[in-house]
Amino acid sequence: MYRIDFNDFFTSAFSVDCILFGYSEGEIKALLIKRAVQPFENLWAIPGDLIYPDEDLEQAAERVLFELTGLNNIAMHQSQTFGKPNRHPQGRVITISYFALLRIEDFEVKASSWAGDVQWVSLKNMPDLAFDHNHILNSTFEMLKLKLQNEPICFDMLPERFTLNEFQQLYEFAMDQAFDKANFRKKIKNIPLIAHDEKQQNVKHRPAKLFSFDKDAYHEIIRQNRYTFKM
Amino acid sequence: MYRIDFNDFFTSAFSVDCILFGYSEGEIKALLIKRAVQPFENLWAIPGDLIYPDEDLEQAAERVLFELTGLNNIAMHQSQTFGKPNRHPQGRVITISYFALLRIEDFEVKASSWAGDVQWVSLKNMPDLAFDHNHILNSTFEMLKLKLQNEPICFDMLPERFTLNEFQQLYEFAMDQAFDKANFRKKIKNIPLIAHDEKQQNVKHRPAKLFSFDKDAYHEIIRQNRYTFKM
DNA sequence: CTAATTATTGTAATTTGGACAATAATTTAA
DNA sequence: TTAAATTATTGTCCAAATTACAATAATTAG
Repeated sequence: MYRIDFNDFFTSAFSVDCILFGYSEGEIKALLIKRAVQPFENLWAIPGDLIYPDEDLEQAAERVLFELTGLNNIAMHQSQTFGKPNRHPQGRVITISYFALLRIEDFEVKASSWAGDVQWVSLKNMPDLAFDHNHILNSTFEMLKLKLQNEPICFDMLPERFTLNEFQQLYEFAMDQAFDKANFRKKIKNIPLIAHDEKQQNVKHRPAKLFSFDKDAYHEIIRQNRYTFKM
Repeated sequence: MYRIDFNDFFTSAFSVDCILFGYSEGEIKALLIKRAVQPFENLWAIPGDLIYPDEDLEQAAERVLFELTGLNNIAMHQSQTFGKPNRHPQGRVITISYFALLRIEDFEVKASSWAGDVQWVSLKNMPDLAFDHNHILNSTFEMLKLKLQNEPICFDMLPERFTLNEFQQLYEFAMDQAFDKANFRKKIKNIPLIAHDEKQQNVKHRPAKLFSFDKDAYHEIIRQNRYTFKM
């Protein structure tokens, strides 16, 4: 067994990778940047960068995301940490991945710093990414799918007002499985929704009613420990 | 915003913390070591240490666990990463926590390297630990509880042969909630168990039948995608 | 042999889940 | 103006799961 000096341990770096999930046109998408720097120049990648030596992880995630995409003040949740010794060609870099869900249409993204481009890319149509980013993205999407089955977080991706079909289609995309409409509606009857008078516009058939998620009622249910939803 | 040289990023270290969960005397316990070194000398801690600069994370977790406790070849699963800038008094150390479940009675633990003592400590009776280890342990236990509700991993903690009551009591401890005996048995009827002729010994009442988990049948169910168990 | 104790199984009412049918509201084309 | 087309919404029936609780079984201690 080899021994190294205590200080030799302090020769590594950390990065954060920030996975933003959104939903539009019936597909769950991730926000990617095009790298304008080496290594992996011109390849698409999850927005991420090195963490400053005195910076908190969550803060780093928010800062890096802002610098690369202009997205501000997005609270992110940790997913997993990836640390194969050679995953970064320029040294030992362990990366901690974070993710958040947001409404694509509510934010404007803008490539800056060393990001040459930013784009929402469907998970069904993912190119080869820089580093081990395909692995990180897939692994984080698996985690998201699990969460979607136990928590009503899909509303962070859906528009503020949505039809029950849009809601259902999001789950069908995520779980890669079709649901019966009537039964889906029974299954979600414990999720507090507000039914609006407003209806879907510009469709060539009976328009669906619009709903929104009742955050207040939901938090009250949580507070009372009465939450039971399972997809 | 400040700028630092690229090389200044490579001044951090990372560690693994290895959380071993086991079950005995009706309680879920974690394996702790008593630190025989500074910092936090003489405090109890999760077994953990710095990762070599060229070492894989999983490998490091197994190595560190072996060096401190003598436990060999324990496959561990990643839980979370903790990186508050001042969590370690001697420099920037981000720690990646791993966990595994095992049968306490099947392994002999032995303090070595800089561990002065090793002991199984009930989660109901946890002292103040070194570093942010109370936080890490609680957070990982929350993750374990979630997993227990979706996967039959409790059998990694139960003795090879167990009574249905022992099985139920493990869940009652984890979820801090009592279950009806008859209904618990209905709930687990999808988990493949082998019923043995053997019975509980040395009890002052009707002895319970012993069961064991049918791993082969379980893997066949998984293979066929027919797994449905939810606690 | 009987009481005490816990294990195991059963029952009945209720709730949930899944397949499918019926009805409602809107647009489009004739 | 009206019928056809399309999708939204609600209802029904039956099977399966859940719940609370009761009944029966096997063992030990006296």
